[in-house]
Amino acid sequence: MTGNSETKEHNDKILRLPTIKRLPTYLHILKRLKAEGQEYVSTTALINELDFKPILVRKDLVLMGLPGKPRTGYCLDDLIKAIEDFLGWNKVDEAFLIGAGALGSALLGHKPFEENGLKIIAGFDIDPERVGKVIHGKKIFHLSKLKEMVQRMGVKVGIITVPWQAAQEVADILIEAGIWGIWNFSMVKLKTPPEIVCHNENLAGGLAVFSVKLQQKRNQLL
Amino acid sequence: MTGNSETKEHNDKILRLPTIKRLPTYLHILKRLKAEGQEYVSTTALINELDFKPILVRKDLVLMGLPGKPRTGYCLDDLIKAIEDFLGWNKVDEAFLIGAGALGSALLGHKPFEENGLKIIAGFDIDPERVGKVIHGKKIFHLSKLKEMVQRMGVKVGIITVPWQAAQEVADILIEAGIWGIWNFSMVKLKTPPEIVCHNENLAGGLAVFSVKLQQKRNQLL
DNA sequence: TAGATTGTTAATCGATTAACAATC
DNA sequence: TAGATTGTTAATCGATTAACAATC
Repeated sequence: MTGNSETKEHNDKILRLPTIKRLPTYLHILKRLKAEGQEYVSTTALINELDFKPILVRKDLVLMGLPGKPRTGYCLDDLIKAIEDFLGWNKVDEAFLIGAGALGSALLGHKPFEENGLKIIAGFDIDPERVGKVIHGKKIFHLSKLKEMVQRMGVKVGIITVPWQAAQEVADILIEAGIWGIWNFSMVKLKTPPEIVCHNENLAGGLAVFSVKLQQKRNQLL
Repeated sequence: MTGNSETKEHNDKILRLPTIKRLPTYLHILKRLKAEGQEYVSTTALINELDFKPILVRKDLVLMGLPGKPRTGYCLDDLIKAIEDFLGWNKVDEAFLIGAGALGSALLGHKPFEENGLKIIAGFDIDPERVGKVIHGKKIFHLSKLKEMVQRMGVKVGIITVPWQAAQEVADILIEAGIWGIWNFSMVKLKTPPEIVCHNENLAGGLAVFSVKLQQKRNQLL
């Protein structure tokens, strides 16, 4: 009971998406500093490794709700723990990944997921070339087994890396099977009931930004 | 001459990052509609496949600078071309990818890059297990050959997918060799001179957002 | 004409930045 | 004490949304 209300206090804070996206960057630096033997960290120390404005970082850290000491900064261990708790990276979610192509295979072997509480336990595909294989230590099953396995194993998270034509169909299977959350790497907007947590990853957005920057450079040189 | 000034007109428009990130999503739907045989498209038609607000989409499309006809919308072909020009996806940039691990291998085989003007022509690594291999049709060379090959082949783009400890070192080699742009998938901020186009991709940000959403769901159920 | 849609101008909202007080 | 840093409150900036005029 007490545990629950503590958790709630933590999560009642206003979560702003831009802040959440910056937290992993902070966390990475904090862990490096810890490995270097530091005990305390100030925003000024963090900023050395970043290109964010100092006040942005301070505001973000204040949201973590830790007491910082003027002149010394924050206790490094506490800050790391606070960020991990905030992100839920201390709790493990088991996940299935559907679509073992180039992108899917990479995610199957992507260590940061497992290190940060998202444990992919198997993959699914329909290509006979892929079904039965083991990729980065994870077995690939046929899609036809997905529903039954989700239900039997109580898996709550699905990662969709299939071609866009198949994405909605896969989502429907996952939802029918009782999944909680879907991380969608395909290019289509999925139709999902409101109680399902659905996060669309827009990989092409990054390419677009990089392309535009390159083009500006190209035009400068003309 | 005339060609250049045309290009400039195009690029003198204020490029806002949020808009740029949405363009690939529009483009994808537009191409689908074209494949279905449509000739014109209205924002209302686009919105059916999206969860953006109508006015957002209209504003974005207005930035493309095309004349839209009330009641019919935009000419589909013109709109597709305008967005591709805007993104520079009609011009091909050759790229080297450094770091042929799980993520790097996926990017070597990621079709949208090549389809959208970013042609990865080879990979580099230091792991003897990887050097000499061919991954998704692209040969992996030893890192020691990077500088010479960049110079000899005139490659202007580098994609960094090495572990964070090695990222700066790789960036330094690329810059020395005369690269224009770096797309950095590692977790560290690279120190680069201002004339180098450098885009940092924050993959962990997506995981963070998804994790927080999942945690909120978990807390709801408690 | 009526209605759907484009395109523009103004209002709101939210995120970042700045200024400053508090603290060790 | 002086100075570096935290933490808060106010100001600015930019993106989204709303309202409305123009057009076919």
